[in-house]
Amino acid sequence: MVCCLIDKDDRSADKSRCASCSLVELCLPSALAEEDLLMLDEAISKRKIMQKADEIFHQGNESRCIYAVRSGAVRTYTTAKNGDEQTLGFHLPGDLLGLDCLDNKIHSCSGVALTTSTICQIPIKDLHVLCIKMPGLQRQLLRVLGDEISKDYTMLLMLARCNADQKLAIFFSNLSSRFGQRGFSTCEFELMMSRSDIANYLGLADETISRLIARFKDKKLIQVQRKNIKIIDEVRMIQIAEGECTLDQI
Amino acid sequence: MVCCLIDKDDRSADKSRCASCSLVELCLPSALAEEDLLMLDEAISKRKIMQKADEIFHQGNESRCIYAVRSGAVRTYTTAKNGDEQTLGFHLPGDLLGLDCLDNKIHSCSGVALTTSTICQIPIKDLHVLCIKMPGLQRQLLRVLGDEISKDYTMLLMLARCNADQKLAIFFSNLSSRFGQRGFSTCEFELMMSRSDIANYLGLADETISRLIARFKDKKLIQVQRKNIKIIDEVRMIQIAEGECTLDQI
DNA sequence: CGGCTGCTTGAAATGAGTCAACATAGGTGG
DNA sequence: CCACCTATGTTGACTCATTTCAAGCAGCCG
Repeated sequence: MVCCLIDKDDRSADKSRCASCSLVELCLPSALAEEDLLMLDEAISKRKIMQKADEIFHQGNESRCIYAVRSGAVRTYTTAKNGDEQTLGFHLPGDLLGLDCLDNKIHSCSGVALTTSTICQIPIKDLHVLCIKMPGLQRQLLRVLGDEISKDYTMLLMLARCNADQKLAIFFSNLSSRFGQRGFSTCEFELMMSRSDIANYLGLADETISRLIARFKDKKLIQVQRKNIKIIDEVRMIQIAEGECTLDQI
Repeated sequence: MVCCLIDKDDRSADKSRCASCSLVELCLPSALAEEDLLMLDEAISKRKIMQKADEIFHQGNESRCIYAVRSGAVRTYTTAKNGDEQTLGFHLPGDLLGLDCLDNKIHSCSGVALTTSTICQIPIKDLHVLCIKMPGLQRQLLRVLGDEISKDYTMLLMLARCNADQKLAIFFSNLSSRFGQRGFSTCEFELMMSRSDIANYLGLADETISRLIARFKDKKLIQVQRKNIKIIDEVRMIQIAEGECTLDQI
């Protein structure tokens, strides 16, 4: 099945299609040969079940595949020379991973499973061959890469300009909307990562996350039961995220 | 001339080739038709001279072109809903801009000339057509996009994990090596941006940059004459950048 | 020459980090 | 099945890096 290669956060896509097939749809206008479609299908069908904490790909290793999350969740991170780690993202079903190394280079980040996950492996050389035959696939690839870059820009802005309150509110809002895009509840969900992962991702200390979550709870923005989060004041949450009001104003 | 489309920071490229033609070289193996080469040449030959503070492209506008800096320097930045701006990068001759929107979408950042600059405009639709004819070009494009993503990851790590000293040291080191790649001196150069631009880029306050530059001068890491910077202790600079020692240890 | 903009410097304020102690949950083994 | 052990998360007190506010300075342009 080709359905794991979707475009995440697809702003223009019909939401109801959910985690499926937009890549294939884009390819259709170019009148794919039957054999090509089979090839795409074949390329995407290689799956692997990973357990929690299993490494999917490793920074510095030669890259032969890109990956798509089919089920479960994945954390990606870069490691600096001095050993510092920075979490780059949390990836849900439908997300593509390892896009930084499409030209047979080297992974510039690592990916690790946060829970038991199914991962599709897509050999880069197959992808190159297919792109030549299928201009639609090539364009979709450029689009996904462009989206990744835009998302990184948003992250840079958040890390550089937002205070801790805003960062956590942005984090919850994003996660909520991404669950929504996948057909899950936007107001109640399970965090698949540790507090420590969140802290690292947002460029904050672990303790700060604990305190902030407590604060959000006090202010009745969320209910918390360990990893279970229930957003009870989405409007305020977004206001905080966008800096329109502060936590102590509430 | 095709020479403005190079790959910046090309780790594997022969440094002496400097700001030229690697894109074309990559295309050659695919036995380009004469007309295709002319088309590439044509696509890249549209130039525009921009004055200081002129806007090259604007966030939110529909994207029809990507851009290459031919001479001068460009600053790119994103603007948040609340008006906050985040500088994403400073671009030197040979750098490509606007890569986030290769699939005829919308610019997710803006670009503005820091000095009088020559900018090549490359229509995206021409690029798509060329990519289909020239697999080498397509791969080079993916490569450049991958490099951009990797670079963004490094920025995220820097913003989230480094203290102010490290950030400035990293900034100087990077700028220095990028000047070097273009055949200029690595140890003496003119800053093309204001202190305020640097501060914004590094996620710091303007005053912090002033103080840090003064501090770097005191510690005899650099000499400063307004915008002229002379790095006099490159070794220490890199040590600071990588967190191997701190400023007050010097 | 005056005024403007960009830069520098000092003093005080503060948001987030650090350190340390404690709590809880989940897993493990007796 | 319970008791312990380790992971992970929470809370408080204190520290400190960086920001903020405010004033002054220098180069530059008309």
